[in-house]
Amino acid sequence: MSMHFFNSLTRQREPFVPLEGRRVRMYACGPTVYNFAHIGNFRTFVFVDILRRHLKWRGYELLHVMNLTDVDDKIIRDARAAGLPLREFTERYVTHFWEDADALDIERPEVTPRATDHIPEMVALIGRLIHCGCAYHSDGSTYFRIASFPRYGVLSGNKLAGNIAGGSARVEADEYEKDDVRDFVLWKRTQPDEPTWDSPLGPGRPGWHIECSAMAMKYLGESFDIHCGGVDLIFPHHENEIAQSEAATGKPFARYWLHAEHLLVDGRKMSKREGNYYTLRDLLDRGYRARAVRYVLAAVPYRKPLNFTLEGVEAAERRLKRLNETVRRLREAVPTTTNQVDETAKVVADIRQSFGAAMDDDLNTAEALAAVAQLETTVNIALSRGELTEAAKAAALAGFEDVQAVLGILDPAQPELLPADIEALIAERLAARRAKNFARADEIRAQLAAQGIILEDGKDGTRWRRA
RNA sequence: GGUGGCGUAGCCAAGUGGUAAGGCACGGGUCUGCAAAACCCUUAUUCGUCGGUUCGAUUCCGACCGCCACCUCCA
Repeated sequence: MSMHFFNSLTRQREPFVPLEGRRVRMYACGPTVYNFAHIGNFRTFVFVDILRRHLKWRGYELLHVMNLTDVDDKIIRDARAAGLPLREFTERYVTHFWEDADALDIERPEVTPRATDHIPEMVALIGRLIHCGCAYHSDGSTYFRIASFPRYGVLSGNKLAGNIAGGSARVEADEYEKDDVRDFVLWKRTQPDEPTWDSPLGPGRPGWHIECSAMAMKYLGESFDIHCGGVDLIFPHHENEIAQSEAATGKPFARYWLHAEHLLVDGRKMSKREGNYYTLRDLLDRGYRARAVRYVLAAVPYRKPLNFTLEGVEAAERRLKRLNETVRRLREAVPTTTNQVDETAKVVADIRQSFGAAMDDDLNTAEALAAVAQLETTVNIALSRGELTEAAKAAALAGFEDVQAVLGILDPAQPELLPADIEALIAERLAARRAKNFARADEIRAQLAAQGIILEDGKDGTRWRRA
Protein backbone atom coordinates (compact mmCIF):
# COMPACT_ATOMS: atom_id res chain seq x y z
CA MET A 1 0.00 0.00 0.00
CA SER A 2 1.49 3.26 -1.03
CA MET A 3 1.48 6.56 0.70
CA HIS A 4 -0.97 9.25 -0.28
CA PHE A 5 -0.98 12.95 0.54
CA PHE A 6 -3.44 15.72 -0.08
CA ASN A 7 -1.57 18.15 -2.30
CA SER A 8 -2.64 21.76 -1.81
CA LEU A 9 -1.34 22.54 -5.27
CA THR A 10 -3.86 20.28 -7.00
CA ARG A 11 -6.39 20.12 -4.15
CA GLN A 12 -6.36 16.38 -4.53
CA ARG A 13 -5.22 13.31 -2.71
CA GLU A 14 -2.29 11.93 -4.69
CA PRO A 15 0.01 8.94 -4.45
CA PHE A 16 3.37 10.02 -3.12
CA VAL A 17 6.22 9.35 -5.50
CA PRO A 18 9.54 11.05 -4.75
CA LEU A 19 11.60 12.50 -7.57
CA GLU A 20 14.52 10.24 -6.73
CA GLY A 21 13.65 6.70 -5.73
CA ARG A 22 13.69 6.27 -1.99
CA ARG A 23 15.18 9.67 -1.29
CA VAL A 24 12.83 12.42 -0.10
CA ARG A 25 13.74 16.08 -0.02
CA MET A 26 11.47 18.21 2.09
CA TYR A 27 11.30 21.83 3.18
CA ALA A 28 9.27 23.12 6.10
CA CYS A 29 8.77 26.76 6.99
CA GLY A 30 10.09 27.17 10.51
CA PRO A 31 9.52 29.70 13.26
CA THR A 32 10.03 33.43 13.20
CA VAL A 33 12.19 33.86 16.26
CA TYR A 34 10.95 36.98 17.98
CA ASN A 35 9.10 35.36 20.88
CA PHE A 36 8.23 32.01 22.42
CA ALA A 37 6.43 29.80 19.96
CA HIS A 38 2.79 29.15 20.88
CA ILE A 39 0.94 25.86 20.69
CA GLY A 40 -0.55 26.84 17.36
CA ASN A 41 2.96 26.99 15.96
CA PHE A 42 3.66 23.65 17.51
CA ARG A 43 0.59 22.09 15.97
CA THR A 44 2.26 22.64 12.64
CA PHE A 45 5.70 21.57 13.84
CA VAL A 46 4.31 18.38 15.36
CA PHE A 47 2.55 17.67 12.08
CA VAL A 48 5.80 18.16 10.18
CA ASP A 49 7.57 15.95 12.70
CA ILE A 50 5.04 13.17 12.24
CA LEU A 51 5.35 13.48 8.48
CA ARG A 52 9.10 13.25 8.86
CA ARG A 53 8.94 10.27 11.21
CA HIS A 54 6.48 8.42 9.05
CA LEU A 55 8.58 8.85 5.91
CA LYS A 56 11.62 7.53 7.76
CA TRP A 57 9.66 4.69 9.28
CA ARG A 58 8.56 3.66 5.81
CA GLY A 59 12.18 3.47 4.82
CA TYR A 60 12.71 6.70 2.94
CA GLU A 61 16.03 8.44 3.18
CA LEU A 62 15.14 11.92 4.24
CA LEU A 63 16.72 15.30 3.75
CA HIS A 64 14.58 17.71 5.70
CA VAL A 65 15.28 21.43 5.86
CA MET A 66 13.57 23.80 8.25
CA ASN A 67 14.51 27.46 8.19
CA LEU A 68 14.63 29.89 11.05
CA THR A 69 13.40 33.32 10.07
CA ASP A 70 15.65 35.65 12.02
CA VAL A 71 15.06 38.90 10.21
CA ASP A 72 11.69 40.53 9.58
CA ASP A 73 9.66 43.54 10.65
CA LYS A 74 8.53 42.13 13.98
CA ILE A 75 11.97 40.89 14.92
CA ILE A 76 13.49 44.26 14.13
CA ARG A 77 10.80 46.04 16.08
CA ASP A 78 11.14 43.82 19.16
CA ALA A 79 14.92 43.68 19.10
CA ARG A 80 14.97 47.44 19.06
CA ALA A 81 12.49 47.54 21.95
CA ALA A 82 14.71 45.13 23.87
CA GLY A 83 17.75 47.23 23.07
CA LEU A 84 19.62 44.26 21.66
CA PRO A 85 21.47 43.64 18.42
CA LEU A 86 19.41 41.52 16.03
CA ARG A 87 21.49 38.37 16.32
CA GLU A 88 21.69 38.50 20.08
CA PHE A 89 17.94 39.02 20.30
CA THR A 90 17.04 36.17 17.96
CA GLU A 91 19.61 33.83 19.48
CA ARG A 92 17.70 33.51 22.70
CA TYR A 93 14.44 32.65 20.96
CA VAL A 94 16.20 30.14 18.77
CA THR A 95 17.44 28.50 21.95
CA HIS A 96 13.97 28.56 23.50
CA PHE A 97 12.47 27.14 20.35
CA TRP A 98 14.76 24.13 20.40
CA GLU A 99 14.13 23.62 24.10
CA ASP A 100 10.41 23.47 23.42
CA ALA A 101 10.88 21.26 20.38
CA ASP A 102 12.99 18.87 22.44
CA ALA A 103 10.36 18.78 25.17
CA LEU A 104 7.79 17.82 22.55
CA ASP A 105 10.09 15.14 21.12
CA ILE A 106 10.22 16.91 17.79
CA GLU A 107 13.15 15.50 15.87
CA ARG A 108 15.74 17.91 14.59
CA PRO A 109 15.63 18.30 10.79
CA GLU A 110 18.87 17.54 8.99
CA VAL A 111 19.43 21.19 8.14
CA THR A 112 18.12 24.22 10.05
CA PRO A 113 19.46 27.26 8.23
CA ARG A 114 19.02 30.82 9.42
CA ALA A 115 17.98 33.53 7.01
CA THR A 116 20.70 35.97 7.99
CA ASP A 117 23.34 33.37 7.21
CA HIS A 118 22.10 33.19 3.61
CA ILE A 119 22.00 36.78 2.42
CA PRO A 120 24.42 36.11 -0.47
CA GLU A 121 22.24 33.26 -1.73
CA MET A 122 19.18 35.49 -1.64
CA VAL A 123 20.95 38.31 -3.41
CA ALA A 124 22.12 35.90 -6.09
CA LEU A 125 18.62 34.60 -6.61
CA ILE A 126 17.25 38.12 -6.88
CA GLY A 127 20.00 38.79 -9.43
CA ARG A 128 18.70 35.92 -11.54
CA LEU A 129 15.21 37.34 -11.36
CA ILE A 130 16.37 40.75 -12.49
CA HIS A 131 18.31 39.13 -15.29
CA CYS A 132 15.25 37.35 -16.60
CA GLY A 133 13.09 40.43 -16.34
CA CYS A 134 10.99 39.18 -13.45
CA ALA A 135 12.23 41.74 -10.96
CA TYR A 136 12.95 45.45 -10.99
CA HIS A 137 14.51 48.16 -8.87
CA SER A 138 12.43 51.05 -7.66
CA ASP A 139 13.45 53.68 -5.19
CA GLY A 140 16.25 51.56 -3.72
CA SER A 141 14.18 48.43 -3.29
CA THR A 142 13.73 45.46 -5.58
CA TYR A 143 10.35 43.95 -6.44
CA PHE A 144 9.06 40.83 -8.10
CA ARG A 145 6.97 41.55 -11.17
CA ILE A 146 3.91 39.36 -10.89
CA ALA A 147 2.87 40.14 -14.44
CA SER A 148 5.95 38.19 -15.56
CA PHE A 149 4.66 34.98 -14.02
CA PRO A 150 1.36 33.91 -15.60
CA ARG A 151 0.92 30.98 -13.25
CA TYR A 152 0.72 33.30 -10.27
CA GLY A 153 -2.17 32.12 -8.10
CA VAL A 154 -1.87 28.38 -8.80
CA LEU A 155 -1.54 27.52 -5.17
CA SER A 156 -3.88 29.92 -3.44
CA GLY A 157 -6.34 30.75 -6.18
CA ASN A 158 -5.66 34.40 -5.49
CA LYS A 159 -5.05 36.16 -8.75
CA LEU A 160 -5.11 39.57 -7.22
CA ALA A 161 -3.87 40.98 -4.00
CA GLY A 162 -5.68 43.90 -2.46
CA ASN A 163 -9.13 42.67 -3.39
CA ILE A 164 -10.65 43.23 -0.01
CA ALA A 165 -13.56 45.56 -0.18
CA GLY A 166 -12.37 48.77 1.36
CA GLY A 167 -8.86 47.43 1.79
CA SER A 168 -7.24 48.22 -1.51
CA ALA A 169 -6.94 51.96 -0.90
CA ARG A 170 -4.56 51.37 1.96
CA VAL A 171 -2.45 48.93 0.00
CA GLU A 172 -2.07 51.31 -2.90
CA ALA A 173 -1.21 54.24 -0.69
CA ASP A 174 1.67 52.37 0.90
CA GLU A 175 3.04 50.88 -2.24
CA TYR A 176 3.08 53.68 -4.77
CA GLU A 177 6.66 52.92 -5.79
CA LYS A 178 5.66 49.55 -7.24
CA ASP A 179 4.75 49.09 -10.91
CA ASP A 180 1.76 47.00 -9.90
CA VAL A 181 0.14 46.79 -6.48
CA ARG A 182 0.36 43.03 -6.55
CA ASP A 183 4.15 43.05 -6.83
CA PHE A 184 5.99 42.07 -3.67
CA VAL A 185 9.30 43.16 -2.29
CA LEU A 186 12.40 40.99 -2.68
CA TRP A 187 14.92 43.41 -1.22
CA LYS A 188 14.01 46.32 1.03
CA ARG A 189 15.95 49.53 0.82
CA THR A 190 17.88 50.31 3.99
CA GLN A 191 16.04 52.23 6.68
CA PRO A 192 17.44 54.22 9.57
CA ASP A 193 17.90 52.03 12.67
CA GLU A 194 17.39 48.81 10.75
CA PRO A 195 19.88 46.03 10.13
CA THR A 196 21.41 46.44 6.70
CA TRP A 197 23.44 44.32 4.35
CA ASP A 198 25.49 45.72 1.52
CA SER A 199 24.78 44.13 -1.81
CA PRO A 200 24.80 44.78 -5.54
CA LEU A 201 21.11 45.58 -5.06
CA GLY A 202 22.09 48.44 -2.79
CA PRO A 203 22.12 48.50 0.98
CA GLY A 204 19.08 46.87 2.51
CA ARG A 205 17.60 43.66 3.82
CA PRO A 206 15.70 40.74 2.32
CA GLY A 207 11.95 40.64 1.98
CA TRP A 208 10.14 37.83 3.71
CA HIS A 209 9.62 35.34 0.92
CA ILE A 210 13.00 35.16 -0.76
CA GLU A 211 14.74 33.41 2.11
CA CYS A 212 12.79 30.20 1.74
CA SER A 213 13.37 29.98 -2.00
CA ALA A 214 17.08 30.64 -1.63
CA MET A 215 17.62 28.21 1.23
CA ALA A 216 15.42 25.48 -0.21
CA MET A 217 17.33 25.62 -3.48
CA LYS A 218 20.68 25.67 -1.75
CA TYR A 219 20.07 22.56 0.29
CA LEU A 220 17.47 20.67 -1.72
CA GLY A 221 18.05 21.72 -5.31
CA GLU A 222 15.80 23.66 -7.67
CA SER A 223 13.10 20.97 -7.60
CA PHE A 224 12.28 18.87 -4.59
CA ASP A 225 9.52 16.72 -3.17
CA ILE A 226 7.61 18.23 -0.28
CA HIS A 227 7.06 21.72 1.02
CA CYS A 228 4.97 22.16 4.12
CA GLY A 229 3.81 24.72 6.64
CA GLY A 230 0.71 26.21 8.18
CA VAL A 231 -2.32 27.08 6.03
CA ASP A 232 -1.87 30.77 6.63
CA LEU A 233 1.34 30.59 4.58
CA ILE A 234 -0.45 29.53 1.41
CA PHE A 235 -0.97 33.16 0.58
CA PRO A 236 1.09 35.14 0.09
CA HIS A 237 4.21 33.34 1.30
CA HIS A 238 4.06 30.07 -0.57
CA GLU A 239 2.45 31.59 -3.62
CA ASN A 240 5.32 34.03 -3.82
CA GLU A 241 7.90 31.32 -3.24
CA ILE A 242 6.53 29.44 -6.22
CA ALA A 243 6.56 32.57 -8.37
CA GLN A 244 10.09 33.69 -7.60
CA SER A 245 11.56 30.18 -7.64
CA GLU A 246 9.98 28.95 -10.81
CA ALA A 247 10.47 32.27 -12.58
CA ALA A 248 14.18 32.05 -11.81
CA THR A 249 14.75 28.39 -12.65
CA GLY A 250 12.04 27.57 -15.14
CA LYS A 251 11.55 24.33 -13.23
CA PRO A 252 8.79 23.15 -10.92
CA PHE A 253 9.68 24.09 -7.34
CA ALA A 254 8.07 21.70 -4.85
CA ARG A 255 5.90 18.82 -6.07
CA TYR A 256 3.73 18.27 -3.00
CA TRP A 257 2.50 21.10 -0.83
CA LEU A 258 1.15 20.03 2.56
CA HIS A 259 -0.54 22.50 4.86
CA ALA A 260 -1.57 22.08 8.48
CA GLU A 261 -4.83 23.65 9.58
CA HIS A 262 -4.78 26.01 12.51
CA LEU A 263 -5.88 25.20 15.98
CA LEU A 264 -8.50 27.00 17.98
CA VAL A 265 -8.46 27.35 21.73
CA ASP A 266 -11.81 26.81 23.41
CA GLY A 267 -13.39 27.09 20.00
CA ARG A 268 -11.95 30.49 19.17
CA LYS A 269 -8.92 31.76 17.42
CA MET A 270 -6.10 31.99 19.90
CA SER A 271 -5.19 35.52 20.88
CA LYS A 272 -3.39 37.16 23.72
CA ARG A 273 -6.17 39.66 24.10
CA GLU A 274 -8.81 36.95 24.49
CA GLY A 275 -6.71 35.27 27.14
CA ASN A 276 -6.73 31.94 25.32
CA TYR A 277 -3.13 32.12 24.23
CA TYR A 278 -0.74 29.38 25.33
CA THR A 279 2.92 28.74 24.84
CA LEU A 280 4.25 25.30 25.67
CA ARG A 281 5.80 26.77 28.79
CA ASP A 282 2.43 28.05 29.98
CA LEU A 283 1.13 24.50 29.86
CA LEU A 284 4.17 22.96 31.51
CA ASP A 285 3.86 25.55 34.27
CA ARG A 286 0.31 24.36 34.85
CA GLY A 287 1.66 20.89 35.42
CA TYR A 288 0.81 19.28 32.11
CA ARG A 289 3.36 17.04 30.50
CA ALA A 290 4.78 17.92 27.11
CA ARG A 291 3.88 14.45 25.82
CA ALA A 292 0.24 15.03 26.64
CA VAL A 293 0.38 18.26 24.68
CA ARG A 294 2.02 16.41 21.83
CA TYR A 295 -0.72 13.79 21.96
CA VAL A 296 -3.42 16.46 21.74
CA LEU A 297 -1.67 18.12 18.80
CA ALA A 298 -1.12 14.80 17.04
CA ALA A 299 -4.51 13.21 17.63
CA VAL A 300 -6.47 15.32 15.16
CA PRO A 301 -5.48 14.79 11.51
CA TYR A 302 -3.49 17.76 10.29
CA ARG A 303 -5.99 18.99 7.72
CA LYS A 304 -8.74 19.49 10.27
CA PRO A 305 -8.96 22.43 12.61
CA LEU A 306 -8.05 21.30 16.10
CA ASN A 307 -9.94 22.61 19.09
CA PHE A 308 -7.43 22.81 21.91
CA THR A 309 -8.75 22.79 25.46
CA LEU A 310 -7.20 22.12 28.84
CA GLU A 311 -9.82 19.40 29.30
CA GLY A 312 -8.39 17.82 26.18
CA VAL A 313 -4.90 17.85 27.63
CA GLU A 314 -6.21 16.25 30.80
CA ALA A 315 -7.95 13.54 28.78
CA ALA A 316 -4.67 12.98 26.93
CA GLU A 317 -2.83 12.62 30.23
CA ARG A 318 -5.23 9.88 31.32
CA ARG A 319 -5.03 8.20 27.96
CA LEU A 320 -1.24 8.17 27.92
CA LYS A 321 -0.98 6.94 31.46
CA ARG A 322 -2.99 3.86 30.57
CA LEU A 323 -1.11 3.31 27.36
CA ASN A 324 2.27 3.60 29.05
CA GLU A 325 1.21 1.24 31.83
CA THR A 326 0.14 -1.32 29.26
CA VAL A 327 3.49 -1.06 27.52
CA ARG A 328 5.26 -1.40 30.84
CA ARG A 329 3.28 -4.49 31.78
CA LEU A 330 4.01 -5.91 28.36
CA ARG A 331 7.74 -5.33 28.71
CA GLU A 332 7.78 -6.97 32.11
CA ALA A 333 5.54 -9.86 31.12
CA VAL A 334 6.92 -13.37 31.30
CA PRO A 335 5.52 -15.14 28.25
CA THR A 336 3.65 -18.36 28.70
CA THR A 337 5.54 -21.45 27.71
CA THR A 338 2.44 -23.53 27.34
CA ASN A 339 2.09 -24.34 23.70
CA GLN A 340 -1.19 -23.25 22.28
CA VAL A 341 -2.74 -21.79 19.22
CA ASP A 342 -1.51 -18.24 19.17
CA GLU A 343 -4.37 -16.10 17.97
CA THR A 344 -2.93 -12.97 19.57
CA ALA A 345 0.19 -12.80 17.43
CA LYS A 346 -1.92 -12.83 14.29
CA VAL A 347 -4.34 -10.21 15.59
CA VAL A 348 -1.41 -8.00 16.52
CA ALA A 349 0.05 -8.36 13.05
CA ASP A 350 -3.24 -7.20 11.54
CA ILE A 351 -3.40 -4.23 13.88
CA ARG A 352 0.13 -3.17 12.96
CA GLN A 353 -0.94 -3.31 9.36
CA SER A 354 -3.93 -1.06 10.06
CA PHE A 355 -1.76 1.42 11.89
CA GLY A 356 0.59 1.77 8.95
CA ALA A 357 -2.23 1.98 6.44
CA ALA A 358 -3.91 4.76 8.42
CA MET A 359 -0.70 6.77 8.48
CA ASP A 360 -0.08 6.12 4.79
CA ASP A 361 -3.48 7.64 4.14
CA ASP A 362 -2.50 11.30 4.39
CA LEU A 363 -1.34 10.81 7.97
CA ASN A 364 -4.70 9.85 9.42
CA THR A 365 -3.59 9.94 13.02
CA ALA A 366 -7.11 9.56 14.38
CA GLU A 367 -7.49 6.23 12.66
CA ALA A 368 -3.95 5.23 13.58
CA LEU A 369 -4.75 5.90 17.23
CA ALA A 370 -7.79 3.66 16.96
CA ALA A 371 -5.40 0.89 15.94
CA VAL A 372 -3.22 1.74 18.93
CA ALA A 373 -6.25 1.33 21.20
CA GLN A 374 -6.93 -2.07 19.66
CA LEU A 375 -3.35 -3.09 20.23
CA GLU A 376 -3.61 -2.00 23.83
CA THR A 377 -6.78 -3.97 24.46
CA THR A 378 -5.44 -7.05 22.71
CA VAL A 379 -2.32 -7.00 24.86
CA ASN A 380 -4.25 -6.48 28.07
CA ILE A 381 -6.57 -9.36 27.33
CA ALA A 382 -3.72 -11.74 26.58
CA LEU A 383 -1.90 -10.54 29.66
CA SER A 384 -4.85 -10.95 32.00
CA ARG A 385 -5.52 -14.43 30.68
CA GLY A 386 -1.87 -15.38 30.94
CA GLU A 387 -1.94 -16.31 27.28
CA LEU A 388 0.79 -14.06 25.97
CA THR A 389 3.29 -16.12 24.01
CA GLU A 390 6.84 -15.12 23.21
CA ALA A 391 5.84 -14.49 19.60
CA ALA A 392 2.85 -12.36 20.58
CA LYS A 393 4.91 -10.39 23.03
CA ALA A 394 7.54 -9.66 20.42
CA ALA A 395 4.91 -8.65 17.87
CA ALA A 396 3.14 -6.37 20.33
CA LEU A 397 6.38 -4.74 21.42
CA ALA A 398 7.23 -4.18 17.77
CA GLY A 399 3.78 -2.65 17.35
CA PHE A 400 4.39 -0.16 20.12
CA GLU A 401 7.79 0.57 18.63
CA ASP A 402 6.01 1.47 15.40
CA VAL A 403 3.72 3.78 17.33
CA GLN A 404 6.63 5.39 19.07
CA ALA A 405 8.70 5.77 15.91
CA VAL A 406 5.89 7.51 14.05
CA LEU A 407 3.89 9.35 16.68
CA GLY A 408 6.43 9.75 19.47
CA ILE A 409 3.83 9.83 22.23
CA LEU A 410 5.02 7.07 24.57
CA ASP A 411 7.29 7.32 27.57
CA PRO A 412 10.71 5.71 27.24
CA ALA A 413 11.35 2.53 29.17
CA GLN A 414 12.84 3.53 32.47
CA PRO A 415 13.20 0.73 34.98
CA GLU A 416 13.10 2.22 38.42
CA LEU A 417 14.15 0.72 41.71
CA LEU A 418 12.31 1.65 44.85
CA PRO A 419 14.12 2.59 48.04
CA ALA A 420 14.80 -0.37 50.30
CA ASP A 421 12.43 0.78 53.01
CA ILE A 422 9.55 0.90 50.57
CA GLU A 423 10.43 -2.51 49.20
CA ALA A 424 10.43 -3.73 52.80
CA LEU A 425 6.94 -2.33 53.35
CA ILE A 426 5.69 -4.02 50.21
CA ALA A 427 7.15 -7.31 51.45
CA GLU A 428 5.61 -6.80 54.85
CA ARG A 429 2.25 -6.14 53.26
CA LEU A 430 2.51 -9.29 51.22
CA ALA A 431 3.16 -11.28 54.37
CA ALA A 432 0.27 -9.58 56.12
CA ARG A 433 -2.06 -10.43 53.26
CA ARG A 434 -0.97 -14.06 53.34
CA ALA A 435 -1.72 -14.08 57.07
CA LYS A 436 -5.06 -12.41 56.25
CA ASN A 437 -4.08 -9.42 58.32
CA PHE A 438 -5.88 -7.10 55.95
CA ALA A 439 -5.97 -4.21 58.35
CA ARG A 440 -2.19 -3.99 58.30
CA ALA A 441 -2.05 -4.62 54.56
CA ASP A 442 -4.47 -1.77 53.86
CA GLU A 443 -2.61 0.47 56.25
CA ILE A 444 0.61 -0.05 54.30
CA ARG A 445 -1.16 0.46 50.99
CA ALA A 446 -2.61 3.75 52.20
CA GLN A 447 0.75 4.83 53.55
CA LEU A 448 2.45 4.21 50.22
CA ALA A 449 -0.39 5.82 48.31
CA ALA A 450 0.23 8.95 50.34
CA GLN A 451 3.78 8.83 48.97
CA GLY A 452 2.52 8.54 45.43
CA ILE A 453 3.04 4.82 45.07
CA ILE A 454 0.04 2.79 44.01
CA LEU A 455 -0.01 -0.94 44.66
CA GLU A 456 -1.93 -3.31 42.45
CA ASP A 457 -2.46 -6.92 43.41
CA GLY A 458 -2.65 -9.43 40.61
CA LYS A 459 -2.42 -13.17 40.38
CA ASP A 460 1.32 -12.95 39.80
CA GLY A 461 1.91 -10.83 42.86
CA THR A 462 1.87 -7.14 43.61
CA ARG A 463 2.95 -4.46 41.15
CA TRP A 464 3.61 -0.86 41.99
CA ARG A 465 3.35 2.27 39.91
CA ARG A 466 3.63 5.98 40.35
CA ALA A 467 0.35 7.77 40.87
C1' G B 1 -17.35 41.68 -1.35
C1' G B 2 -14.21 37.19 -3.11
C1' U B 3 -12.32 32.18 -1.97
C1' G B 4 -11.96 27.74 0.91
C1' G B 5 -13.54 24.69 4.96
C1' C B 6 -16.55 22.86 8.87
C1' G B 7 -21.28 21.42 11.67
C1' U B 8 -21.35 13.26 13.79
C1' A B 9 -23.24 10.98 21.18
C1' G B 10 -21.66 15.03 27.53
C1' C B 11 -16.60 16.36 25.35
C1' C B 12 -12.59 15.28 21.46
C1' A B 13 -13.21 12.91 16.91
C1' A B 14 -12.78 8.85 12.34
C1' G B 15 -15.48 7.40 8.38
C1' U B 16 -18.36 5.66 4.09
C1' G B 17 -23.64 5.68 -1.45
C1' G B 18 -25.65 0.09 1.89
C1' U B 19 -27.09 0.97 6.96
C1' A B 20 -22.37 5.05 12.54
C1' A B 21 -14.22 3.70 14.31
C1' G B 22 -11.59 5.13 18.49
C1' G B 23 -10.47 8.10 22.87
C1' C B 24 -12.01 10.87 27.44
C1' A B 25 -16.11 11.15 30.86
C1' C B 26 -20.69 8.67 32.94
C1' G B 27 -23.49 4.17 34.48
C1' G B 28 -23.69 -1.29 35.21
C1' G B 29 -20.90 -5.81 35.58
C1' U B 30 -16.58 -9.49 35.91
C1' C B 31 -12.17 -10.02 38.69
C1' U B 32 -10.40 -8.74 43.95
C1' G B 33 -10.26 -10.04 51.16
C1' C B 34 -11.35 -4.82 49.91
C1' A B 35 -9.23 -1.88 46.32
C1' A B 36 -6.49 -0.63 42.04
C1' A B 37 -5.51 -2.10 37.22
C1' A B 38 -7.54 -4.74 33.33
C1' C B 39 -11.63 -6.66 30.74
C1' C B 40 -16.95 -6.85 29.31
C1' C B 41 -21.63 -4.34 28.60
C1' U B 42 -24.51 0.09 28.18
C1' U B 43 -24.41 5.22 25.97
C1' A B 44 -26.13 8.70 18.46
C1' U B 45 -32.52 4.07 15.01
C1' U B 46 -28.79 8.62 14.11
C1' C B 47 -24.62 12.13 11.57
C1' G B 48 -27.05 21.25 11.71
C1' U B 49 -32.24 22.17 9.10
C1' C B 50 -35.33 21.53 4.85
C1' G B 51 -35.81 19.63 0.05
C1' G B 52 -33.87 16.68 -4.35
C1' U B 53 -31.29 12.41 -6.90
C1' U B 54 -31.19 7.04 -5.64
C1' C B 55 -33.69 0.55 -4.44
C1' G B 56 -31.01 2.96 -0.48
C1' A B 57 -27.63 9.23 1.82
C1' U B 58 -24.57 10.93 7.41
C1' U B 59 -21.87 10.16 2.78
C1' C B 60 -23.99 13.12 -3.94
C1' C B 61 -26.90 17.86 -5.46
C1' G B 62 -29.62 22.46 -3.96
C1' A B 63 -31.37 25.94 -0.41
C1' C B 64 -31.15 27.70 4.45
C1' C B 65 -29.09 28.29 9.51
C1' G B 66 -24.64 28.39 12.49
C1' C B 67 -19.28 28.47 12.96
C1' C B 68 -14.19 29.06 11.19
C1' A B 69 -10.23 30.43 8.04
C1' C B 70 -7.71 33.09 4.05
C1' C B 71 -7.84 37.47 0.86
C1' U B 72 -3.09 42.21 5.52
C1' C B 73 1.50 40.17 9.80
C1' C B 74 0.46 35.16 11.45
C1' A B 75 2.00 27.97 12.12
